[in-house]
Amino acid sequence: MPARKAINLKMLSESLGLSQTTVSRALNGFPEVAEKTRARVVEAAARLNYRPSPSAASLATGKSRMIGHVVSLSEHIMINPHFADFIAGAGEVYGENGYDILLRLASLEEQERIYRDLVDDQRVDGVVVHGPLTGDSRIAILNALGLPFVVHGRSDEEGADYCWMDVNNRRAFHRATNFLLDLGHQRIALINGLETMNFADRRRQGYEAALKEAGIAPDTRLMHSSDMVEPYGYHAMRTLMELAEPPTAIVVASVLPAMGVTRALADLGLRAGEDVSVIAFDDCLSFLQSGCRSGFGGRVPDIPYFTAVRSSIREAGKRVAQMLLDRIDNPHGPLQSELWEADFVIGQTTAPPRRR
Amino acid sequence: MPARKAINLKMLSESLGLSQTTVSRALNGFPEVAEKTRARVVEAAARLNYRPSPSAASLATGKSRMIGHVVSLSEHIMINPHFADFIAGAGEVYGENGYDILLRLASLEEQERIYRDLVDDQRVDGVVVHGPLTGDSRIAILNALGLPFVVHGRSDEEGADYCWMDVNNRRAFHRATNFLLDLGHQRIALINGLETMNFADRRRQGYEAALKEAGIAPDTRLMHSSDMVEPYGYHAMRTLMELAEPPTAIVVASVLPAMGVTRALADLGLRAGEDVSVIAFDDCLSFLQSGCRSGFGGRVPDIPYFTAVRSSIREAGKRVAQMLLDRIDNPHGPLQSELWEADFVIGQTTAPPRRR
DNA sequence: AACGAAATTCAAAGCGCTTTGGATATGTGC
DNA sequence: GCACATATCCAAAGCGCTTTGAATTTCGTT
Repeated sequence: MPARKAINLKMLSESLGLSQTTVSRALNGFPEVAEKTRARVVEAAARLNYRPSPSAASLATGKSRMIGHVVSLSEHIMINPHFADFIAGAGEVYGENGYDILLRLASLEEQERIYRDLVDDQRVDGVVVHGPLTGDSRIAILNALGLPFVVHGRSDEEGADYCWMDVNNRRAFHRATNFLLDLGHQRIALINGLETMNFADRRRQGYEAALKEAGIAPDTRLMHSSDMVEPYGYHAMRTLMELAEPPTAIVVASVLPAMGVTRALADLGLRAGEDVSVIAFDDCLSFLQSGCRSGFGGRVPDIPYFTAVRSSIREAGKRVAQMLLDRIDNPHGPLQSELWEADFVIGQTTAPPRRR
Repeated sequence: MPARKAINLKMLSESLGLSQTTVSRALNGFPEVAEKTRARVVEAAARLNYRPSPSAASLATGKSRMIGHVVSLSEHIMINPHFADFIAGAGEVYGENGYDILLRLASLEEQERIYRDLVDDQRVDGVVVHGPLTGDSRIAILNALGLPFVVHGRSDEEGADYCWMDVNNRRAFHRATNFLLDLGHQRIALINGLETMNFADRRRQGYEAALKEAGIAPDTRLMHSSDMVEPYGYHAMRTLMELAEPPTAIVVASVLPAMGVTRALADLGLRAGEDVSVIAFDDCLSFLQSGCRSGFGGRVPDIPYFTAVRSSIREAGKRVAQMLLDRIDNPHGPLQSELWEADFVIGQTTAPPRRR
């Protein structure tokens, strides 16, 4: 076991017969230190298990090597599994680069103050914005504060003055809807996320556009919008099936409500993919493993259950993290943005409409 | 809008005509400062929006006002929704007490080194241990390091030398199994979590004890153990139903695999609560809202879907956080521990066995 | 051999807070 | 009115790092 008691710069430099300046520069890769001495310093630092104190470094430089994730914790939306998977991806990248996550829970209203405090306190070197609304006020605030940030998703239509990474939600839902139309469905319902969220808004646009292109007028009775939890899917589906003319196909914003949909159908003695077609947006949530290898004894289901538009939120977390670190390294570079296309995978929950 | 540019102790004390010492003490509630001056100081601090620099304070005191959560990120177990809900509860308590969460992802093998580094770096004032194994090595390490910590769950049988908060998993599964026995079931399967995890081990003990008390020998063909994800429940259930004598009832370690169970049954044209009884352990995961009010238009389902043993993991997060903060305030006080009993709720998935 | 440039190294001044050991003002008992 | 205790307040020394400005070496040139 290496030496236990913590060692500091002073001790290390004394043991080397060098000044603190030189040792500090040697470790931080400054050019003005001879390679020979640098090697000596690095070796000694490793041998003595020297670790610079983060708070001292932070005090001296103003950098904290922390990334802030402030997630809203309102009555409805708890910290949710989508977020958990996102952070799993992001955390991986942070770890590889010596950054840590500072996690703070707060209602949306508090977030403005929190961002201010985070920069005043120099607690974080950057933040990622989760769940952007259409016209989200956080973006202007962060720009005004000059804190590096990346938005997971988008807030505005055009001329964005911020970094973002998003999935092409509009096209994904357009495509899903088209697929159902091609199968012959005419009454297609939408069980969407909360449409104050920008991503849900775009999804709806894609859905409506596809319908209109097929000459079908969107019917508000077929459209629901709420937090993407399982019981929402259940109740929305029950409601839809009570209509005089129930839908023959449904597009659902997440596998979570999609499971509720399945359960509702089962309660009615119906089956997804036989009586009603279902397409879900699949974020590749790890605990559902819908897209990935199943952990169960090597038995890999080749055909996924849900027909889905799919994009891994975990991969998105990785990419957003990388973009943020890039921006922190180069805060005045051009604003990056990235738009990913979702995959389309055919599962067991879609079929032509039942003949009546 | 209050003054923008950050203000520091020196400026604040000068503007008050007091020394930094006095101002610092006034703000930190030391007794040797006159009430009158304290009031002045507090007022000025608020007015000028003074916020002490965390890194400076941390450097001076060695305290960081951060709580470490290091969660394992192995191939199998991703950061999971159980963790997300736990952290939602804990984060609430931290926030109320001016603490922040430091989140770090790491494999179990790395965790020993990480704990060392965290104390060497003085990055956190305490940590919570997630997912304790039976005989978990992390506990001895943390004790040796002298870092305050609380275990969510337990690691050992008796004579624990650490703080913990756990649910009575053994009794919960004993009770669930008994309930099924009382309904007349004889072949009862167990779809358990990973039994290297201590909680899963205890659950199995409860299950087996109940069977034995009823004079039934546990049958390993009826017992599965793996990560608690949806497809696991699905495949385990399919496997069980292929047995010559399939079970008539199942106890499942989480609602996630329980949903997989339901889906498997549906595939077989069977229904939970009619053809096969299912009891799940319900952690009150927020995105399932199985126990809570449904957010869907006020339509509150009074009868939950799954019959379940239930204990809110979010509440557990709150409690563990509070226990940890208490311990940080009083590191040498007696070791606290707490054992919660799970609720038992009857839903729609249990019934007497089908007569054949 | 001497000189200016380039390459290294260093002493010391912060960064913004807490805390020790005094100093000063206030109050007490006789 | 004086010695002493008590209540307030303060100057200065860290905490461990980075960074400025200067000092010292080293080296190629003429």
